[in-house]
Order: sequence, then C-alpha cells, then structure tokens
Amino acid sequence: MISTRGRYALRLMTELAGQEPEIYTPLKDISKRQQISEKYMEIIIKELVKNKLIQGLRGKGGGYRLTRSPSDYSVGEILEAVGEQLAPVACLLPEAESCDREDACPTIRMWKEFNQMSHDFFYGISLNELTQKTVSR
Amino acid sequence: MISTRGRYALRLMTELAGQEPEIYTPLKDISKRQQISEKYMEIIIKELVKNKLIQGLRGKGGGYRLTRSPSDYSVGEILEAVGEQLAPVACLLPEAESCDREDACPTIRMWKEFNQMSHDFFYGISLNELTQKTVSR
DNA sequence: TATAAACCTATCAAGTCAATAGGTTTATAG
DNA sequence: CTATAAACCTATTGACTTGATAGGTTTATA
Repeated sequence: MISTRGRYALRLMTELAGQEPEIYTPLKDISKRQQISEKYMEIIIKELVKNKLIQGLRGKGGGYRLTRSPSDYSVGEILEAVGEQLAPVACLLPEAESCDREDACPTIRMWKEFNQMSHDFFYGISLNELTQKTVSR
Repeated sequence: MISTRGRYALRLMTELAGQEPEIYTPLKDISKRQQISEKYMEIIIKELVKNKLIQGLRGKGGGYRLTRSPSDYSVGEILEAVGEQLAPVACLLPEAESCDREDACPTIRMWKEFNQMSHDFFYGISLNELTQKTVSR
C-alpha cells in the first residue's frame, strides 16, 4: 500500500503544479495549505530534490519549484522518487537477488504481469492530469 | 506489497490443490515440502480455516484439505483471507471512515480506478490456473 | 545585517513482520 | 484402551518501518 510518504509527495507536487512556473514557494506555505507537518514534509521534499523532480532555493525569498512542466511528470516517477514500491512482491524489486525457486514458482508469472500493469498505469498518468477536475481516462 | 503471509498462503493452497480432494494433508508435510517454518505456517493456515477456504481435521491421521474445487478459488480471495490489502491506499479499505477531503482530493479517482483494476486482476485468476504450467492469459 | 528560507542529523513511540516457544485438545491408529 | 499424531491456542520476541518531532547549520536576499 502507498503510505503517507507517497500520498504527501503527490499533494506537494500538485500544489507546486498549481503555482506560477518560475516562482519559488516556501515549504511553510505548502504545509500550511495542505495541513501537513512541516518537519515531516521536509523529509519527503528532500527526496524529491535529490531526484531532481523539484528545485530548492535557499535563503530569504527562497522555496521550491518544479524543474519541468507538470505534464512531463508521471505519478509513477513521483511515487518511486520518495521510495514507494510499485512492485507487488519483493522478488521483483530492482535490487532483488535472483531467486533459485523461480523455475518452480507457480506465481511469478502472475506477479510479473501485475507489475507490468501497475507500472503502465502509474507511469501513464501525468501530474497535469491529476490536477484536472474532469478526467477523461 | 504482498508479504510472506500472502505468498505462503498461495503456496499452501497450490500445495493442497495438488493433493487428492478428499484426503487430509498434515501441516508438517506441507511445511517440509515448501521449506517454510511449521509454526509460522500455522498462523497463516489458521486464517484460511477461519475463512472456510480450507478444512482442518484434528487428531492422528488428520490434516487439512480444500473445501471446494481448485477452480473455485480466486487468488484475490486467498490473499484477502490472510489479511493482505489489495487497496492501494488506506482510505479505500472497507473499514475506512469517510474522508472529508474527498471532494477536493485530486488523487481519489486514480486510486479508485487502480483499486478496481487490481481487484479484477486478482479475482480473475483461479487457484487452478496458478498450478498450470502454461498460462494462456 | 537581520531574517527567512533550505538543508542536515538525530531521536522517538507505535505498529508491523516473520518467527519462535510451549502448551491444550481431539481423534484415530494400532 | 491407550499412545500418538495431529490441529488448535496464547504469548513473546527482535528487527524493521512509519510518521513524526526536535534542534540545529548554512545560505541567500529583502
């Protein structure tokens, strides 16, 4: 299940997507509007900066802004940037070591298929789409 | 992510699906063949009995057996029987209290759609199908 | 130059996960 | 009849994760 980490990340990104592209929005403003602990948000936003999804500007008048257009982000990459796992089972994670029971495993096909489906789903939705009221999908 | 609880449940069920329908298979045999701690398996199997997916017979010569034909079980119900959550977010769980932010929530549509898709996927695969080598799906 | 912001490190309580331990009850095999 | 083998029951544990808090340092600008 997607935890608050991923959910807050999406709220944060939609928040930034609603701002003027060039201006920097302080975390304080975002956390106040979204009613999420500023300190906790900090941990999440750090991951987004590290993965270059957003950009931080220090000092007075600073804040955060997107590095690209909202339509160029997928929900999948945002979730994965903050450490959410889209894979349904541990053995399908990128860092998983190969399983010696894979040949005999009756479920691996199913998990792989689901994994593909989930990936396609979340990488097929843009941040832009999320912010629109009526969704055609 | 599906934890060992759900994965072991599937292994256990496929194991039982491979046995003669009427005979009872002791947990000891299953855990030995599957190389899973007997005591831990006990916790999982208890859930399956409680939810009537399998039937236990006490005493010498006892064990466990399926209550229906392997084709009448879906992967989804097996996973949910042992407590795995198929919903992608907490607010979509059956026991979740209604969210007052739902109207303003930009992500709820997406989660609901994914939830439906996952449900259809896992409830659309039978235990029977899992045990077959070549899957046409 | 005071201030406001990002950025950094550490800690915490509660909960979950995977497993272990040591029993009691029940039915049957011999 | 009785020893045995099995399900069934309750409690505990260590490691890890989650969501959050606390108290700083650094940096840029109003």
